[in-house]
Amino acid sequence: MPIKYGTNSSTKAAPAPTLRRLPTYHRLLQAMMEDGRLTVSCTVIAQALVLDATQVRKDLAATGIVGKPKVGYFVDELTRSIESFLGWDKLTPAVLAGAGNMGKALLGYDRLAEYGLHIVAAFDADPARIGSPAGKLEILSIDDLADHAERLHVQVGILAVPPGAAQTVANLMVLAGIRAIWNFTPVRLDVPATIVVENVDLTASLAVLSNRLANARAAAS
Amino acid sequence: MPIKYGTNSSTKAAPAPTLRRLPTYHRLLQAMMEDGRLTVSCTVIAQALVLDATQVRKDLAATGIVGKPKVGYFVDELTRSIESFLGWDKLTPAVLAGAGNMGKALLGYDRLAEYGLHIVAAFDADPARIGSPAGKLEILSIDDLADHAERLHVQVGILAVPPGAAQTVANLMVLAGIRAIWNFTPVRLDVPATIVVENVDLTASLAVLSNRLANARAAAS
DNA sequence: TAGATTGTTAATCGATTAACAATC
DNA sequence: TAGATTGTTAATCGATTAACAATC
Repeated sequence: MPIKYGTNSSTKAAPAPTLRRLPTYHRLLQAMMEDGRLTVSCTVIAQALVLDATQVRKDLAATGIVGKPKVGYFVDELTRSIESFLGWDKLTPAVLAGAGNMGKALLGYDRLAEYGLHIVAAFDADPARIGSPAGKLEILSIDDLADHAERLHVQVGILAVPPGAAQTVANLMVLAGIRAIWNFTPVRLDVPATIVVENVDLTASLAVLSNRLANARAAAS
Repeated sequence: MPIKYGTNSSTKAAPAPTLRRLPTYHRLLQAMMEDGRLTVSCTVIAQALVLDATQVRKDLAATGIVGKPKVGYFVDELTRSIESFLGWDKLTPAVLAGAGNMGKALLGYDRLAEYGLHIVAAFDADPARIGSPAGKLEILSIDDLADHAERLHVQVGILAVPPGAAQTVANLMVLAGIRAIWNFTPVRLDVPATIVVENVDLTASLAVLSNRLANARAAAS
């Protein structure tokens, strides 16, 4: 049998639905680890999360892990496999633009580091905010974003500015060498195809909620 | 030709991807309205948002609107159609559980009312927070949530508590007659099938971002 | 009228789910 | 060994995209 070299690291594109489920598995595995559980099968995971066992198996396989027939996976090994696949085992520096409500919420969310993200600087355009503290950082002028991001080789930008400023600040980030934008504005950003954009669109989420609720009401009446 | 009675209101289930795109159309239409534009075609919308024209047409049709061949849609009519379909034209009261970083961000986000949501009360378990102001509201004890929600016939609950408390507070909401939960925790809630749950999972979003960035880096090197 | 655009049916694509051989 | 579980290939399902007749 020829030796197969596994691609364990995060070098393979996985479908977005799979990627979005991985943190849920990770959370379950952590709870199991605390319970002292050593191994786990896809069937058990699927039952706990109300998912299809085959889907779980394919999701886990995407991280590069190989299971043992009749046994399943070792909980600790699987946990590490997910963490390494998602890059949660090493800190990625990020800059935050927009220190409003959402920006401050992200700055105060210490657990972000558990997910591999470390906000190293925060910027805002409002003179009233510049210079004031936010979390452990001092808010800097948005004019200094490019300089800082470039100098520190930051590759991730968090966009939490008002919608009207979203595209302008995104352009700024791209110019500064940012490679990925975590976009908390509802604006569809127009950036080069090489830039990764992940949208956290509350209006989109709310649209789904509203429609589903209206439907449930209609079905009940 | 038989008369067809349109189902304009939000009584029909639409696919989630369609629902998630509707706010983007709405935003574009608002900008067009400000520019004084009267009509618009799917082709124009599709080009502006880098989408497929047929997809736009189907999305818009889901809201119940009927267009005119050669003309397209009237911008104001289309705007109203989306708003009515998403329920953005009438205020839905909601209660917020958890007045931490994320909870406070939502409380301070006045524009939520533009999307039909109105937070009428905020609750927390931390005695240090109870009684203090948050936005225009005073934070109440989580023990009073069920009472308030039930008395005011609130149907939407916003869950922004720590992960450890998520399931407990969700149970509380269900007992109080809440029909839909906007879940900002990464916890997969176990609730009756009749309850609508919409997850805003930052860890899921971050997982996609991390993987896509790692891939882009691998492709570039 | 001519032709742009809608509404709808058919084809494609990708993700989920089912089936099953390999394995410990 | 017997049987639970993995890994993988095939079938299904739903959303996207293409094709095209109807219409103003």
